[in-house]
Amino acid sequence: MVGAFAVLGEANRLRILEHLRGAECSVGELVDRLGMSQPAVSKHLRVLREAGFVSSRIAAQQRIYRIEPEPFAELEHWLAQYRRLWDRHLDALERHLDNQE
Amino acid sequence: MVGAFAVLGEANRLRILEHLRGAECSVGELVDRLGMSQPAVSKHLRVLREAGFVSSRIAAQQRIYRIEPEPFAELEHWLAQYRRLWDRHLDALERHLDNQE
DNA sequence: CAGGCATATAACCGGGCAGGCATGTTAAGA
DNA sequence: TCTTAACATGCCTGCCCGGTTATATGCCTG
Repeated sequence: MVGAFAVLGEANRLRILEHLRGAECSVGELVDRLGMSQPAVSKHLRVLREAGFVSSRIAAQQRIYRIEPEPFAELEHWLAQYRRLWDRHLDALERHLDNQE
Repeated sequence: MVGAFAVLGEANRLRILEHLRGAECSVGELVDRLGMSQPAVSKHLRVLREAGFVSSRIAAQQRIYRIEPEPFAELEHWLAQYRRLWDRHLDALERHLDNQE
């Protein structure tokens, strides 16, 4: 679990995921849109791939990357353990707002 | 956002959060239960506090730490942007299982 | 007010990670 | 087959971050 967070704890990797969220994408497209060097992009993609966040498919000379859902589901599961906390928080907020009316 | 992930991308900080998930806790208790040095615990608590994950209250010579819900709510919100992905994934899984019956 | 807890902070050190540059690898096209 | 395109990988470097040790700060008790 900590590994997943460590992978996401890097700005450029988050940007890559956001770009892949809309549609799958080749490495070159990511290089152009993110304005970073190709080796840097490839390295981040490797990290994301080994953590399961993305997978790649070969199309001619290109590698098309896309998001894989499993790690996000695991994040969701981890977060669920803490959900009661902010549920209570929202409840308290609601009561506060209700009282103000 | 990336900051929150960076904060969670550290094993001992996750362990601290898990301990605080059950009940609020003093620094000394965390030191005992996690088996790490007191300065290390204090540093991690500082990082968690500055990121909003925990807050502290003074009780005599002790500082009692507890979890704050906001950052978790933000995580939830961030994750929601990707939820459609694994919703589709779960749908596909269901269809797969249905077909197997 | 002196002394002892509980905790924070400072200074330092070592490992790991992100970035850049150079090069390897595979596939398409002439 | 030679070249070029698209991408991966190795090596090096600088920086950040976590840990330890030592010290400061604040509070309670006698």
